[in-house]
Amino acid sequence: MTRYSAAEIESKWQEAWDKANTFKAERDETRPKYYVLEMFPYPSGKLHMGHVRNYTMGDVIARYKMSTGHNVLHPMGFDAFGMPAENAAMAIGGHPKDWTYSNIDTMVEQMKPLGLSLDWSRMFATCDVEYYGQQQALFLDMLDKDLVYRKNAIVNWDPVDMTVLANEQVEGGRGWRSGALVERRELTQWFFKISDMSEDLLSSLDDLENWPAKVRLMQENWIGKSRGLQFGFERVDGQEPITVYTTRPDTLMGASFVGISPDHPISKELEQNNPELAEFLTECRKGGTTEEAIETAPKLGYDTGISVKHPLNPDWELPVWIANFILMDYGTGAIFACPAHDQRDLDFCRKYDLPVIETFQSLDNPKPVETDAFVPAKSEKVKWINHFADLDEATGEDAINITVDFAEKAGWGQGVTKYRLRDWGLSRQRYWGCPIPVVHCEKCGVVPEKKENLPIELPYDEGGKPIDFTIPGNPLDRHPTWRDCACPSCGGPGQRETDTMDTFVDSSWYFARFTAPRAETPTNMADAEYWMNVDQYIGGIEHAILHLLYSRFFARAMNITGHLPEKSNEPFNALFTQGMVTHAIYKNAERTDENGRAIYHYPNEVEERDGGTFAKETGEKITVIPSAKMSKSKNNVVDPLAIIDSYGADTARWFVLSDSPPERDVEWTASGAEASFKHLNRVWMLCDKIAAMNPDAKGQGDDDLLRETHKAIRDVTLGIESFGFNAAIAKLYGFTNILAKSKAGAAAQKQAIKTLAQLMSPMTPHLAEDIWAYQGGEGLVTNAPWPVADEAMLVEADVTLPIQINGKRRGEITVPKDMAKEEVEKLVLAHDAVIRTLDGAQPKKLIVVPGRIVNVVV
RNA sequence: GCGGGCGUGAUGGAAUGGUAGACAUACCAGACUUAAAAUCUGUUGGGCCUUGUGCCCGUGUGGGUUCGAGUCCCACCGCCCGCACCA
Repeated sequence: MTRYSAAEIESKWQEAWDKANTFKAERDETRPKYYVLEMFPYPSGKLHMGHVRNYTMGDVIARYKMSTGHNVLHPMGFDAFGMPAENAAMAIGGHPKDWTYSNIDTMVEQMKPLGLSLDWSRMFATCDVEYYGQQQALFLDMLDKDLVYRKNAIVNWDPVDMTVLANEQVEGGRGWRSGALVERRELTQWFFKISDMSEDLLSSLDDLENWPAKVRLMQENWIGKSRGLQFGFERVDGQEPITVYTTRPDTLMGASFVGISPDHPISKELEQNNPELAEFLTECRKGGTTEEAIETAPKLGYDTGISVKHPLNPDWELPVWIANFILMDYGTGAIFACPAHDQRDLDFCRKYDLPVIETFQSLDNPKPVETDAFVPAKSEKVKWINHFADLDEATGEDAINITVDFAEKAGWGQGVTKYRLRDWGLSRQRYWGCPIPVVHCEKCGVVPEKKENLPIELPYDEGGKPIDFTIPGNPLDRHPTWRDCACPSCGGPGQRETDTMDTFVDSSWYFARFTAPRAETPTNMADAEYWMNVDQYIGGIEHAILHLLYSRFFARAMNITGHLPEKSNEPFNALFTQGMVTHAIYKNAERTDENGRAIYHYPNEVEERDGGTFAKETGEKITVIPSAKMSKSKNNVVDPLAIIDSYGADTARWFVLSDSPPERDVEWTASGAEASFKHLNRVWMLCDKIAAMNPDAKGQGDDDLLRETHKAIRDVTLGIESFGFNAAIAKLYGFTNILAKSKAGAAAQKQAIKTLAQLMSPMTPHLAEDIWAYQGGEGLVTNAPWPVADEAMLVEADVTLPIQINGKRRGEITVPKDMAKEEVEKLVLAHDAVIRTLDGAQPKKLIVVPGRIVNVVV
């Protein structure tokens, strides 16, 4: 054996796995299946360390499950539609399709050296016509089952990407991708009826025990269920009542005015003959939706002159105001304001000189409301001043329920449940996406395409000429021939829908497609029945809402349309959200560039000396910002390929798993990577040393080594099963150190290093294969059954018990493991430290926890 | 504002209510070497002196439960994340 050469052994074993078809997944009803999936990447063209960490974690699980007798499905693909390809076409010319496929090729080439246990035969990209054609079929089936519909709606318009965005894709009033301020536009769009499933999507979260509580909570908040009272305010002029929704019906006696949204039908009607109002409404609608804009935006109001009657007292008239803070798309777009117990309403009433009526006060500290509204905590008891229904002692939830019941019995209102979740608008005015398979016909209206006409393929060019992506807008809209087609219903002239689907549609069912990636239908039920659900899904927390909520909706929709079994309504049995790979940023502390911007140095341009960090060339002082997200503009990106070149994939894999718990960020450090490499070298040398031992040589401590081996098996197994990869690796370090120092005989050491290779194989599979083969292991270590810790082996004959005096460690005794409690007590009382402390007295109490600890209370 | 999470050495981090700081980094010292690198060995929470198998303190702060608390409970401080004119 020579020096550890990662490059040599890694390609050697990758070829061996390929040749043996080790990772090809085939349906096999005789074995338990295990489906492990990492969120598939967007083909940006470059693999980054985050990918490496994500896929390595999945690989550890996949390889571990393989050795525990599971039939493992571990596929990989690409989420390949989307704006960056079109932006590249705009910026550097060329075609989004060419750009995308060339990136995919590059990334596959970059992924292969990692030695992942992927079934590459199942690979697909969502921009493959075979994939999006099936997506179109799925869309038609969903249309058939009323899960998709078209409506005119006020939508979020991204003026930079020139497309519509779903609510979920607007972050702080800006487009999630472009960062542009989103505008409001009224357009006819396609929508998925996700809001119909609000209750199921919410209540089913309770069963997702193996999802992070945080993600479940985020989804719960996003779906936003609230129970309240809906009722009408009679208009004094006798016109249609104004319906309002409130979650605080118990404050109805504190009503000050009725407020309606600027987009409310009444506002729109009044606007027609009132130029002053029209101007006010324009002002309201213009208002930015950024966080700052919202926080600083003044409360604007306009008195409509309409009066309504209080439902509990027809003589009590309230004015109707239009207020800029009332949203049309929540509740009914109309509210009653209770300024005494809502800060926003109070601000408004103070500004427009409207009355403030208290319904209750604090029990502990009763005082009239002045500039701060009194909003008690849910459980806080209050003193009622002004109320209806039987509220004497009631507070919070109880008060709400009592008043809802009261209104229902009296017949003027109903308790209703509302959800914040809106339907998912899927139309995008972009080229590089899945065409929506419908035709607009003058005679027949909107007609679904016939399934036999699928796939509706994206045109590559414009009648033989390249598409010009530099012209703003959607090239499909101006395409000379693609747009025109025959109506699938009457055969007359029609026009294709030129909108394409949101790329989140593509990623909402790819996990199902992986179970039968070449099927002639979206899925194949037999394969779906066998492989679904995903047993372990791994990805970033950034998808906690969008992707995961959409996928849960799609799984349900695919069950309704007969493409997935009902058990897959929740498609991901377990979810793990991994942290990022970060890296320090080296910022020049002495100067900026000519534009006043900070200068960031590459890691190799700085050095540490004299307790500080300095630029190598100029000696300038450097500010080190630890653990920051890797970013090209900050010059702190570590290229996985460079690491693989200098250390090998096993080192990169080992490093990204060590040190930090998987759910937390891990900081990439040169010293850490170096240390990982050194350790793998050490293991390699150890293997060499053990192989060179005289096979007949007897040693000392064979039993101890065997016991340590079984402890390592137990701890590493537990670590892998509980996503404690960092802990598992720490145990492997410990076990390696023990083995290196062991004086045991050749046979015992050989057995120990073979087990070490097995335990390391999920993390560093290439090195493990090489050691396994070198020590004469049978076949591939990848296929070898996982070692099992023998409980009997773990028990030592003697145990060392710490002796505590009043809870503080004061000494220890070593006793046979099954010594009787009374015997232990005698020995403890005879211990020097105990005798010294007791000084002849009797202890108050003597606690012996067998095998663990002894505590003497004096 | 609402909801959630986290505070442990110089650093990343270990600890089913039972010996706090595993494992690793960094630092320091030693061995090998002409020297350096590599490798190996050892030390490293703070303090005290009487240098011991010693004592005291120590997991953000203050209290509580317990024979025993980093871990459980209460309050506070600090940091991080998600949502947010949602009635």
